[in-house]
Amino acid sequence: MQESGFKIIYQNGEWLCTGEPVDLDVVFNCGQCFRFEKDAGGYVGVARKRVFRVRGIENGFVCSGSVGDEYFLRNFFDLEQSYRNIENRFKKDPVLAKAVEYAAGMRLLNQEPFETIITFIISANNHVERIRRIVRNLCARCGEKIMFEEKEYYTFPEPEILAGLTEAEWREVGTGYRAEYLADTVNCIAQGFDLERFYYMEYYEAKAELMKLKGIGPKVADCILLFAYQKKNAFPMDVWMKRVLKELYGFVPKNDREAIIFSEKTFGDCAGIAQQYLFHYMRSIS
DNA sequence: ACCCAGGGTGACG
DNA sequence: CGTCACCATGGG
Repeated sequence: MQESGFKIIYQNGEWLCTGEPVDLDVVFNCGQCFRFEKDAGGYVGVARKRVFRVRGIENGFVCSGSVGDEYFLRNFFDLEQSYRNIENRFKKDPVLAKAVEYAAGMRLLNQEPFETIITFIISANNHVERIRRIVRNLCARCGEKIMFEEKEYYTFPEPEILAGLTEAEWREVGTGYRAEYLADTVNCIAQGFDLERFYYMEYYEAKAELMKLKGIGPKVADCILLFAYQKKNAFPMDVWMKRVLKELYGFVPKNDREAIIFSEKTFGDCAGIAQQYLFHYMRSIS
C-alpha cells in the first residue's frame, strides 16, 4: 500500500485533513454510501453513531461535529491509502483514464459492516435515490436521534433493535419483497452470526460465508466486502459494470463469471477501486 | 402503459 | 452446473 501522507490537525473545533485532493461530490455520490446529504456548507451525515459535517478544501477536507478522534477519520476516509497513486496507475488504461479523470478525488469509505450489509440487501434491483429514502426511513424509525446544528439526525440501528421488526414492518419502511430477506438476516446476526471475522478472513472464503445470509448473492457480497471490509479485489458486477465492459471495452461476457475474470485481468488487485471510478463515470455519461 | 433499478431466490433441467 | 420467472416500489 502506498502511503498517502495525510496530516490531520485539530484546530478551532475542526479537523483539517490534508494530503491529497478529495472530491466530496464523488465520494458521497458514487454509490458506496447513502447516508450523507449535501447542503450549502458541504455534506452532513452519520457514520458509526457520529454526526459530522464535511467540506472540501484545497488538497483535502475539513470535518466538524462529533468526529471523536483522529483514528476514526483515518479509517473512515481511508487516509492511509494513496488514491493519487492509484489514479496514476489506472491512467495507463485509456478507458480507466477517462473514468479517473471524471471521478478524480474519489475515495472508498470504510463503513460499518452491519449497516453496509442491510443497506446493500436493500440495494438489490433498486434505484440509488430510492435506496437513500428507504435507509433514511429505517434510521428515522429505529435509530437514535442526535441533534446537530439544530437539526435531527439518526444513527443506523443496532442488530438487536432491527431484530424486533416484523416482516410487515420492514415493508412499511419501503423495502418491498426484500423484507423477508432482511428479517431473516437481521435475526441471524442478532443471534450471533459473527461479522468481525470477515476483517481477517480471506476474500473468497468471506464471500462464500456472507452469501449464507438471505438476500446476499455474489454482487451484494462484493459490495459488503469492498465497502466495509477493505477487500479491494472485490468487484461488484452490476448492470452498470456490464455496460462498461460492453460499451467501453467491447467485451460481451456470456455470464457473470466470465465478466469477473475479464475484470480481474484488466484491473488487477485493486479491481474494486477501479470499479468505483467506472461505476460513477458510466452513470454520468448515460 | 411500459421499462428499469448497484439482484437474489427457488424451481427446474 | 446454467436458466428463468418472480419478486415490491417508484421514477422516467
